[in-house]
Amino acid sequence: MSAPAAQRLGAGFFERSVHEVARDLVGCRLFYEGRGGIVVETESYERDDPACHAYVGLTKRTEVLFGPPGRAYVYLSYGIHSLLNAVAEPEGEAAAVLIRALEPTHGVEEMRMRRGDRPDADLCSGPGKLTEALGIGLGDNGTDLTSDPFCLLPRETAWRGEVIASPRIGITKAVEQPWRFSLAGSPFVSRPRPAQSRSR
DNA sequence: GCCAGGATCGTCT
DNA sequence: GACGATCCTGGCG
Repeated sequence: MSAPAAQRLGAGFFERSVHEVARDLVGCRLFYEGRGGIVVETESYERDDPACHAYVGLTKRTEVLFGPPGRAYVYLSYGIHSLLNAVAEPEGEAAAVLIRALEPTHGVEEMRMRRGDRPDADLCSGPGKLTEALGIGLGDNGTDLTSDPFCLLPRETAWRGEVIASPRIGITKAVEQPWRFSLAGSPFVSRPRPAQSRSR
């Protein structure tokens, strides 16, 4: 299993509609310090989207979102989990793609050390899980995704996958937008909770 | 197997 | 002072 040696994605990949970026990111390969795998699930958040952090405008927290495309926006969720986003659209637009799940291909043993001994399908099947497995933290906020320690590679030429769009998960606003993109049939996507019957 | 509840902290009001 | 783009555990059937 040789290390991937294809050409990395450049900032230009991210400088367009965040929804296209989110869709096209599925099937690409993401690595952090050599650990990583195939992206199988993403969600897109645009500036005029109540569920997007940038919706409230430019603050110290959201300044990375308003910055140049191709950067990492990492923030803490529920006080516990670091979530990884890729900033998209031209500078000043403020949109991002949440990386929700990976199919682990490299550094799997190290991921198990970080996450505990669990099935491969549970290592990176959620936004908080994959950052823990790869070792990504708040210190990576604002980092350029197109250079070390990150490495983003395009889909392999032989890659044939069907990307399906569905409503996003775990949010309370703009729930109906079909801006979650996942690889059809993949056992590595996060488990959507069955339709919430409870409010709050 | 399913569901309810708790953990924990940066950011904004 | 409240909330959140989550995950894990324990209790129950």
